[in-house]
Amino acid sequence: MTRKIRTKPRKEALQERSKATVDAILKATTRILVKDGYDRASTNKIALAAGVSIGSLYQYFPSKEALVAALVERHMSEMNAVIQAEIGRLMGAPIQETVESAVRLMVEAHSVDPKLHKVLVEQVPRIGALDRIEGFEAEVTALVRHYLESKREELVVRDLDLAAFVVVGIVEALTHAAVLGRPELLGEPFVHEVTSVVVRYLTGGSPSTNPRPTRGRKGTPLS
Amino acid sequence: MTRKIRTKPRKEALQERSKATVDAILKATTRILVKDGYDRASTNKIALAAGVSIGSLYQYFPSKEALVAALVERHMSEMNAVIQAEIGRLMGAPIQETVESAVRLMVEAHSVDPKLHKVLVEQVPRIGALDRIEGFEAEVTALVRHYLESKREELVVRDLDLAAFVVVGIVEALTHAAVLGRPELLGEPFVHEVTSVVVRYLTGGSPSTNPRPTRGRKGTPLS
DNA sequence: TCAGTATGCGAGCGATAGCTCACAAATGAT
DNA sequence: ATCATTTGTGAGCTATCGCTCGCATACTGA
Repeated sequence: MTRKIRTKPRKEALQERSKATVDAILKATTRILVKDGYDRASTNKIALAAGVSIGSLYQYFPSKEALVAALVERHMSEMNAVIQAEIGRLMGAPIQETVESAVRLMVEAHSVDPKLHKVLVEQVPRIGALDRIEGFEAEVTALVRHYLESKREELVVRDLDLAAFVVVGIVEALTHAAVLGRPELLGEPFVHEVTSVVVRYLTGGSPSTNPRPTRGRKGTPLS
Repeated sequence: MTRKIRTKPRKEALQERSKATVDAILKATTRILVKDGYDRASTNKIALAAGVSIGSLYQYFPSKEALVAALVERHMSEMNAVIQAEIGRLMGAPIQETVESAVRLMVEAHSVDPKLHKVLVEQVPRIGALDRIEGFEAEVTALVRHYLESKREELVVRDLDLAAFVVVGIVEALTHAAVLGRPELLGEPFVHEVTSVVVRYLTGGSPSTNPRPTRGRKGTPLS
């Protein structure tokens, strides 16, 4: 079922029409992956769906793993782009506002292609690309850690490393769970709720944080 | 990669020595699953590792999926046992203490067999057994929802469904991330930190919640 | 002792997976 | 028009998978 792993694509350069081929392959991979999951997504099926031959597929992606890794790469870049576009603006504002914007940003980033995101996270085995994801998380955590440092005096939390871990974990997990499992939960009430969790944790519950009442909803996260 | 799915084991009853066989198979499945992941864990390999023939394996488990499903079932039961054993005692105490105990309980439950837990969560495709997990989460959320209701007057959160979702999500995710990715983080400081997150969120930051200072640690969650 | 049943075995079947390679078509430079 | 290079093709190889089935062996009660 699983083969040897090559490391280099048979052809590196992409010129002219070949870009279209590569794009078709990646699009088809997304479709099949979302529809069938990693296991049942065979390279033959993907090539067929892309309207190219398997030969072509293997000219650009040396293995099934590499193919999926490329998808992961691309998807992470898109999420990253959403975040990097705004991140600079946030740092100056009061904590409450900064956190709120950051949460909103996270929700947006996760909403880029939720279905693909879901398969990628849930089904893709430990291919090398997983390191990419963990590296990304590490970067975000470091960034948060830095921010906390700069606001140290306004915070009641003492261990900033632990706090960064906790904050990133909370936002990631809740966003993730909501986007993937209960998309109807998303929206401003959700953003405010998560914001209030984080702000109260960091500041010990500043009085200005009293949340607007939110409408009734059912709650059941995934994992 | 994937075959038809049968529904009934070829033999139902387990008597005497056959229990040992079943046990060996499940133990081997755990080992191989942890070592190789779901894809590369072939039934032949598992039978070999268990020291039994594939024939025997298929006498007790009608398919690979059923085999893994049985593992999931068993693992969930063990986690459940840990929780059920203590859950009754918690409800009476003040919020702070109840939450703290619950968090500790969650950590313990996740520590039953972390490596197996990791594969099961990360790698096992949507086999029927996944419903089991989601059902479990739903139960827990309902329980929390109920508890929140009973403490309604002491809380500042208004939407209890949303709050239950948030609380369960937070505890699950942080415990999960810590157990799987940064086990060295676990311990009393971690429990206190998570507790304080939850309590401040629910109560708006009661003054008694000021945490003991925790020692320096690095923080980087997984997903 | 010996039939009858529960348990265990493993060669091998059909299916399908990932992937290769010899070749053909398209493209671009001259 | 010619040729070199890039790009595309798909029949088919090998490996391995999940799983079956006819048979051997161990155990049980009479």
